Amino acid sequence: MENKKFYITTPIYYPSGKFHIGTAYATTLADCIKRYKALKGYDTYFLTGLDEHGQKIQTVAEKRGLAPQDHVDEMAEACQKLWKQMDISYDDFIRTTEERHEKAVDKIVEKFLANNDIYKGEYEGWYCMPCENYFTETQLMDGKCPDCGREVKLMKEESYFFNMKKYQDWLLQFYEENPDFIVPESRKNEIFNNFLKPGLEDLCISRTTFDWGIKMKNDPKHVLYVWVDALTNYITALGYASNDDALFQKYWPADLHIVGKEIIRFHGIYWPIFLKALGLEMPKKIYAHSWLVMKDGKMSKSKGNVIYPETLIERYGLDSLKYYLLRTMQFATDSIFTPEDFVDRYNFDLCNDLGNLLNRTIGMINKYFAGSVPTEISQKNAVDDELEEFTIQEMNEFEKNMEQFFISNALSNVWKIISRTNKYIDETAPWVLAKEENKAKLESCMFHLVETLRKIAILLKPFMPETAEKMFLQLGIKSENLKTWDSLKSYDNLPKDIQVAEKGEALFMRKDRQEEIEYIQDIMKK
RNA sequence: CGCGGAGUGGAGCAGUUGGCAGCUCGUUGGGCUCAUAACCCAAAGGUCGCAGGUUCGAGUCCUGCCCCCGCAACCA
Repeated sequence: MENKKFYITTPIYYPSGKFHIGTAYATTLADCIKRYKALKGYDTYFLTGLDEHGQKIQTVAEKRGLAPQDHVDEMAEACQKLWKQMDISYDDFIRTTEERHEKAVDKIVEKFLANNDIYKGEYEGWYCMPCENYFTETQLMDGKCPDCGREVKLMKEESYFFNMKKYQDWLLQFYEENPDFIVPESRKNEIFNNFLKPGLEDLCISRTTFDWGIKMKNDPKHVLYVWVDALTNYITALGYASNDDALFQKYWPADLHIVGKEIIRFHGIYWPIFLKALGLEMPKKIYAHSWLVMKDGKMSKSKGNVIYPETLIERYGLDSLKYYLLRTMQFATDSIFTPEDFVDRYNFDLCNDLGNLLNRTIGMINKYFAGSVPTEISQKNAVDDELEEFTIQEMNEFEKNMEQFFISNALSNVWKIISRTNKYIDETAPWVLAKEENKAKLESCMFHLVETLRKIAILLKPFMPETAEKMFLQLGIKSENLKTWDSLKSYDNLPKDIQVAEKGEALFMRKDRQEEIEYIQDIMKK
């Protein structure tokens, strides 16, 4: 039987500068959801990549004294290196400067032209000569260029437009029939009320003022401007409009587009309309994630409050960063990064709760059973039942939360199990059982600890793959069958010969709070 | 009257369909010793921004106001 498929994408990021922790979050989020679906047996496909064209790239490259292509090549390499360092399990990495993309975009534009979706018109806007950039009335700062503060001129230029109006009624209807197309709902309301309801304006899709982009074949002095080029990556990467569209046939429509809240408009309006114009199926869902911001607002170099993922990974390990991001970020609202919060999460959640639980368990099994996990339980007690029931209940909640992408809440379900297990150790007081030589109870206790930790490790796989593996290793769990989603259901499938690690190794080492806070504050300034 | 959010114990946040205000950290007191000075228990601490209203009952619904943030069409 064929497994159900799950196609998930991140935005293609704009490589005008180094990627900060926000970009890492979006990608980690997508990776986590992909791994969760894979754990549940889906046939997954995960796409990420770069949006490499446009005015700004051209400008940045010039400033660096590089050709645009050399600049983006460098950025693409750095980006892939970062995702590798972060163990991001993407299946494909699309770059909009790749031939496979450009060729497919040509075909797409041809179709738009043939279908009369595109027409030639005039774009009018406020133009800043030094910045070589257009701005809308509302973007101007005191009537001047928002970037450099100089005078702007009202200018017109020949442009191609996409006829959005034509599809407006269809899109309204689509939203009525698919109210959950965009989550969270607040983000849907934002674009629905502001753009769709008042009536769409046609979209300018080409420029003649710069040339770092895909040239329009029918009129080569025009290059495509942003959205037709960028949004279509989700299908061109699958081979749409190419000689081999097997992946497209298999995986389209996308099951989930992860996007930042700042680009939801483009994904919620233009993208469905492009697809409709091409006669293609709509994606199933778009999740507009919120932002990780700083105490004094958005991250920016001028404020000196930027965090780069590499610096945190080097000091705290990859999984600490992943855990922090996935735990802290809320479904629908922005979250604030503070060094205090990061260090506290690290010390309390990872070291004290999780790491220590594993460590004390391994220690006791070595001490009381020479490392061999008791699996033949002769006596099950009320406390054991309570732990089992609690774990099952939280696993159910976990699943509910994950299905709605309430990632942070799902993690909190796992931590409830961890806390409950720590409490269970106190309730059973194995050191007393050992003194009393109450072997039956002691066996049951050790078994339940290992079994619960095994389940915790499985649940953590999508969030912290490395840590989950370390846990399995220390617990002596080798068989892949004991690491599956299905194996969560049963409580009696541990084989007899399980031997835990002779010496438990700390998953996360506790660190000095003040020292670490200062360290992070320091790297923010750099 | 542009649109969408947020305002909950010292801090950061949960509170999906209205039903005795929760969580983590911090504080205070206690317990335990298997463990990474970790773990467990208990207590103190909130008129849920303000003012009205609906209801047997509202943090949760309605109205007005205050304050904060984001978006406002081609900027990823």
